[in-house]
Amino acid sequence: MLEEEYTLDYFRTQGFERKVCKSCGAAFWTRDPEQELCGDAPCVTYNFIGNPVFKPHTVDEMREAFLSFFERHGHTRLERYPVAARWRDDIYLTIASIADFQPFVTSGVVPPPANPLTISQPCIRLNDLDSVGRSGRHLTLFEMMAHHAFNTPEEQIYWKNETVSLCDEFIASIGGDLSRVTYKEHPWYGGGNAGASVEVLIGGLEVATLVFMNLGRQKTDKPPVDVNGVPYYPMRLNIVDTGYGLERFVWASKGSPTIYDAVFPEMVSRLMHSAHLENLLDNPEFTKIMGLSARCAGVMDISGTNLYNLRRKVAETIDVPVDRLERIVVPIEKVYAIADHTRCLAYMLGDCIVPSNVREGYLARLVLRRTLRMMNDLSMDEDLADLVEAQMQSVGVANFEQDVDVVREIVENEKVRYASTLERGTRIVQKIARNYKAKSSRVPLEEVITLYDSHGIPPEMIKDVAAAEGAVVEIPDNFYSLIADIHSEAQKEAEGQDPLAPYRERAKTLPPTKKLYYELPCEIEFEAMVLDYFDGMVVLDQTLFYPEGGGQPSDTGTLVAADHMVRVEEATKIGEVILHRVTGGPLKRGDRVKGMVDEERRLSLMRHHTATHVLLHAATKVLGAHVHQAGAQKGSETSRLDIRHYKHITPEELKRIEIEANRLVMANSPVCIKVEERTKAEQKYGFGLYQGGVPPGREIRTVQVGSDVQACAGTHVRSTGEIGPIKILGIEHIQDGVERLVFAAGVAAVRAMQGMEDLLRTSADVVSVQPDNLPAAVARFFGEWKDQKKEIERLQKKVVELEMQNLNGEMVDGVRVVVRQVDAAQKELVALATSVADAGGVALLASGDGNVRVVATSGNPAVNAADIVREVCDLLGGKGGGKPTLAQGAGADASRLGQALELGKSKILEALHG
RNA sequence: GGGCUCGUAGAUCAGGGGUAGAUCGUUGCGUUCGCAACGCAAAGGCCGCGGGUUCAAAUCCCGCCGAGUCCA
Repeated sequence: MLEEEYTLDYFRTQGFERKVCKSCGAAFWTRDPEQELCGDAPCVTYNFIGNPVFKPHTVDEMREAFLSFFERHGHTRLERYPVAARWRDDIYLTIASIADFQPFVTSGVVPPPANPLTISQPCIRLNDLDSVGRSGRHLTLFEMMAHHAFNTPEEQIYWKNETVSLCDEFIASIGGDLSRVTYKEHPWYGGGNAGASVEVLIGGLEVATLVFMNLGRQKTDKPPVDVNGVPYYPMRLNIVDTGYGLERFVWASKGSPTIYDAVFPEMVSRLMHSAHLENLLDNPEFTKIMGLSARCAGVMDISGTNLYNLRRKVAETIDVPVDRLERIVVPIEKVYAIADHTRCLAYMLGDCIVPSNVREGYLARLVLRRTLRMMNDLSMDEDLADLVEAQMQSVGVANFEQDVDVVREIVENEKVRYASTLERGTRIVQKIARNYKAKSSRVPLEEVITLYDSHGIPPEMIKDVAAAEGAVVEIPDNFYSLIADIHSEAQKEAEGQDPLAPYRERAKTLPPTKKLYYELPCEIEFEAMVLDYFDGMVVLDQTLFYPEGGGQPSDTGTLVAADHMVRVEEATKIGEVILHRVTGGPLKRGDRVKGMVDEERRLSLMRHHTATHVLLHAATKVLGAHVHQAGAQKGSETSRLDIRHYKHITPEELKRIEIEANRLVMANSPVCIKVEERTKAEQKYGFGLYQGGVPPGREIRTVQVGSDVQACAGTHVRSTGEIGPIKILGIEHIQDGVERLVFAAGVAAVRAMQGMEDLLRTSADVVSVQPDNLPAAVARFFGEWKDQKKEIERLQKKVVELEMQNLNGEMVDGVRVVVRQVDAAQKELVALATSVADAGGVALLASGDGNVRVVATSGNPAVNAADIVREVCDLLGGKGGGKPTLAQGAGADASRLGQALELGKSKILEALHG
């Protein structure tokens, strides 16, 4: 990017000089004529540790200092957004303050909620999870303090000069020495956008980044700019995107060894005590080590093998052996990580994320389990729920949507769950370890991968448990990247095809279809003109047919032209154009048609759609604030609603939800539909709006049912009373943290109840009792059935005993040989024959009612029962086989039974004499 | 959304085409003043459900249901 992008009037008039770093070659601006290095790692090490560069501030003080500073300078203060990015469908967690305004504000579709604005946005980034606690500076959750300005050609707020000037002034306002501040040039690109940017450095620490986002990959009529060999085009919107790391400011204001000491002083000391490390806090050697470690970590990336290098470097500097250093440092690093993770969890759970094995829920579980592991490593006598609650209290419970009690319950649940996973894991590992030990080979990597991938057992634990069993496990250093490789290979397929692709071009040329289904939701007939017809697709100037969307299926019906009628199978939306897929002949452009929507179906869909909103609201009321829609599919007979919840819904809860939903129906509240400006609606109703996904556009359609408001494009009844009864038909557990309610509304609900009644009645008829007595009767029958089964078994045993006495057979060379027809079940034949073989004899038994069943046993090594059975069955036109001691088979030809037994007998004798 | 693993006695699991097993727990008996421990014995199984292959399926194949887990 060009130098002139950074040559600001502000820099020139304020006595800055542009320099090039002697070490890395990067360009930077400074007021210090002596400065030769860019001020950033790795060229400069942290020099604020033990030597603060700002007046001391706590987290709350620093945040307030920032926000009120920018308020005083004409910015509107905004409340933070949730850490779960529910207004985005491309990311799970809020990763930057600008993420709050993507994609619609930054693309210019929607005006910003205020301009300019200031906010302190909690952000979660899990990319450097391994470094948290170790590097002294990494956090999973940090607050990005920011001021944003959105400039358009019509409205210029401010741009680079003012931004840098504000930054200077803010730093001065908290006691920073401006002569020590460096602005390092740093072209920025990411997420399809790019622009000039400066990193703000002080004391060797990067505390803020000021980005001037004015380029995009989207082609515009202006000439492109080359960024790293990729063309970017100037955008209409020029965005000031700043990010000030709240925690880093606090750290630099305190000069503590690590960021954790500065941000979580109480939590760190609490954890140190419970890990029995409290004596370290007053130990000067320890403080020196940690400060040094953070300083060294500041100049290097410590992921992977670099960690060892860091340890070596620190150990050398203070002159202690590496292993002694590790013994001191590793537990502290875990304490720091726990301090960080618990705050991250407080925000995740407090903002209503439900732990799960998918999506953001998985990320919450990941952090939670990591924390539990580290607590366990330190043998801490603290409860995770207490720690998370303490973090929520310290942030302020009013800042969270979720109840503290629910958060505690979720944490407890997860604890129990993880404990049982580990317990199960231990058993599996023990078993495998014993197997391989018995074979005196080491446990192969393949097994370790399965254990981790399929059972969630961490490799460290596999090693420990196996070692306790005396087995050796080989785990390579790059274990996790190996796993990643396996997964990336499986990833390749997918990429669903767009079935509408062939129609997109043509649809683009057509005018928007007028959506009568919104204007006249209760009409079923309309007149329209055919604008286009191709490949069985009709486009009209206006339509009542609702196109599939938002989980509501398309309407069906008919179109009547002057001379013929076609059937509308499906309507779909491409942009603002609605396509009707028809069968029954072509229509001509310009035809006037009369359309009729299938009324029953449409009405039922409308009832089910409004019922979905009602049910969601009822579920939230019964189960808690975290209940969000995870998906929904409406149908005309049954519909389903998937909700996020952290445990199974009990039958009692289900009944309460059902009753609550029907109460809302009976209240007969009007359903209010409005089109509102997105930003205003978000501010007014919160992000709970986006239950069914995030619709695009400047304006959104809001549907209010009682006190529940959602962004929704579907068709609804006019008031809840029109829904009729709502009946929950069943509950399914889709995945961890997601429960599916299957339900029916209106006539369909009545039909469903009638269906259940039929089921009950016909079942009761089968056992000839009143439906009331059905449970007792079934229990009795099942009990009796089991008793009788046992009785039969006992009697069969008796029969065998009796038959046994008739099985004398004949003695051949001291071996008893029994060849006989015994008409009994297979099982008895086996029992009888076995009794002969157990005494060293040979038996061949066959039963001849209908299909012939053959059993042979041999207690004599000379006779192979399987061979006998095979030959006998062959003669009978069947097959058979088994073990040398016991074989079974069958044949269809009962008339040859006698002959077959003769053959068998001669074979046995042959074998015995052989 | 994709991948993988697992469903057998109340619990934990073995068996992996040919008679359903072990350990713990339960019950009874013995030993004991009584308990624990021990000894002996017994009860307890739609081998998750439904199809298919086979002379024969707990076992192999397909589908479903349920549990767990890794990744995006």
